[in-house]
Amino acid sequence: MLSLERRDRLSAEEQAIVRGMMGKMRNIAAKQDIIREGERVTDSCLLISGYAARYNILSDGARQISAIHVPGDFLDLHSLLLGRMDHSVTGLTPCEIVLVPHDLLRGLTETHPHLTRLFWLSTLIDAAIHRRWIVTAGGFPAQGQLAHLICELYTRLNVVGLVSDYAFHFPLSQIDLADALGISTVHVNRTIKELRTQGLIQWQGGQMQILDWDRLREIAQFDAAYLDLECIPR
Amino acid sequence: MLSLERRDRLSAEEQAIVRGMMGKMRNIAAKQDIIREGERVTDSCLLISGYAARYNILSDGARQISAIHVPGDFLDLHSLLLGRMDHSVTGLTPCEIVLVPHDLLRGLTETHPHLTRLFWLSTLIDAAIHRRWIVTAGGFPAQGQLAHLICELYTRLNVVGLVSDYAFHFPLSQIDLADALGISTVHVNRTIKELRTQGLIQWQGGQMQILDWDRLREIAQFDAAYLDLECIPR
DNA sequence: CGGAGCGTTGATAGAAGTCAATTGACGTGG
DNA sequence: CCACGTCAATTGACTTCTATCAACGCTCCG
Repeated sequence: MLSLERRDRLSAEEQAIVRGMMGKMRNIAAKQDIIREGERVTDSCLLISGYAARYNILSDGARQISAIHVPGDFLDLHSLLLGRMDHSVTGLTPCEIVLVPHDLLRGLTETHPHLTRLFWLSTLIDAAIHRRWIVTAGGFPAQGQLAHLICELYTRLNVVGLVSDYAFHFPLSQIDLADALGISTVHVNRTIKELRTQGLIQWQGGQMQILDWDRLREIAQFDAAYLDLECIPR
Repeated sequence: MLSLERRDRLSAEEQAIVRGMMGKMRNIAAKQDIIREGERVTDSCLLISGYAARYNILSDGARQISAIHVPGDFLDLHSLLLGRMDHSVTGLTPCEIVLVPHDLLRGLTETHPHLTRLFWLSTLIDAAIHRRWIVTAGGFPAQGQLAHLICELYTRLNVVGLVSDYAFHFPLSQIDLADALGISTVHVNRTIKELRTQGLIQWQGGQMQILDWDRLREIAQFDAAYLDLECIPR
C-alpha cells in the first residue's frame, strides 16, 4: 500500500510496525481541507484513496497547487520535523486517509534506522517531484507541462496498481489542473483540446485514457528516473 | 556554518561529529559541474562559499535551474538515499565545497537519531523552498518572481551571516536568473530595470542592495515562514 | 586589436490571460 | 415533473505578458 515498499524491501518486523502505526481511517470530502497553512500538527496523513493536493492561496485569492497526491503517498510527512505547515492540503476528490501520530514516527527514528531512512526517502521523492515541476513550469509551454503531469500521474498510479491499459481514474476538474499548472482554466481547456485533437489522450467521465504513450512522453520529455523506482537497499 | 545549527541546538558531541565528518575542501570554478545527472555518488557536498545551482538540460538545450544554493547548504544530501542523480549541480560562481562520505552519513543514521532528524530536516527545507518556487512560478508575473527570489536569498544569506544593511554579494549573471525563473534573459533585464526604476533595489558590480525591503516583500508576497527559521527541538 | 560574454534596448511575434457568453450536467425545491 | 441555480466545460474576441530577433555598447582578456 505505501509507496515506500516499492523502493526497498521491508522485513517482516518492519512491515508489522508500519501497519501498527496506522491510526483510524478518516473520510474527507472533495474540496475539504485536511490540513491548513500555519497549523502545528501532531499526526502525519497517509492517503489511502482519492486525490489530494498541497496548495497556497495568493493575495489575489488564486490557489496555487504545489503537489498532487495519489494513494500510498504521505500528504505531510514533513510536518514531523517542520514547525508549522507552510501550505494547506485539500482533497481534490473524496479521500480516505489514516493518521500516523508524530510520537510514533519520532520514536521510530530513535529505534529503527532503516525504516527512518525509508520515511526520509519518501520525502526526498516528494522533493524530486517538486524539482521536476519547477523544471516543467519554467521550461515548457502549457502543452508540455500538461503532458508531463499526465505521464507523471500515470507512472505514480502504476506503482500502486491503479492503472490498466494506459487508463486511470482521473476525476479532477480543469480548475484543479489550472491551479496546478499555474495557467488559466481557459488555457487548460484549449491545451487539453490540442492533446485530444492530436490523438494523444481521451478524457471523459473522470477517466483518463492515454492513446499514444510514446508521443505523449516525447512532448513531455518524460523520464521516470526522478521517481527513483528501483527497489534497492537504502 | 551549517544551516542545520540554526534550527535546533546541537550537543557538544554532535557538533564534534559533524565537524569530524567533513572531508577535505575542494575548489570549484564558476560554471564547473560538481555533480552530473545520472551519476551514483558516494559523498554529499556541503557548500562552504559561493553560489551553486541544481539544474536540468532540456531537449532544446535550455538549462532550467531548480535550486540556488548559498553557503551552509547541502547540495545533494538527497543523493544519500536516491539511487541516481536526477539533476546536475554546478557552481554559479567559484565555490568551496567539502565532501561528506555517504558511509559516514549512513553510519550516523544508525547511531545518532537526533542528528539524523536534523539532516532530514535540511532536505525538508530544500523541499519547502522547491514548493515556494512552484507557487511563485505559477502564481506570479516575472517581477513578483524575481522579487521573491531576492527576498528569499536575502533571508537565507542572513541566516548564515552573509548580509549587512540589506546588501549582499550577488555576482550571478542575468542568464543565471533567467534559467532559474524560467524566463528569457531579455525579460530578466527588463524586470530588473523595473525594480531599479521603482527604487526597490540597486544591483551593480556583483553587489545587491535592497533599497525598500517592505515594498519588495509586498510585491513578492514574501513570508519567511516556509524557511522554518525557529530554533526548536526537532 | 579583436573576439567573447554580458548587459541593454527596440521592434515584432507568439503564448497565455481576461472578459464574456453559451452549453450541459446535476441537484434542489416548488 | 419542471423551474431554477450552481458548477464545470467550451468557445470567441481582445488584451497583456513574455519570447524572439536584432543591434549595439561595454568590459575583459588573449
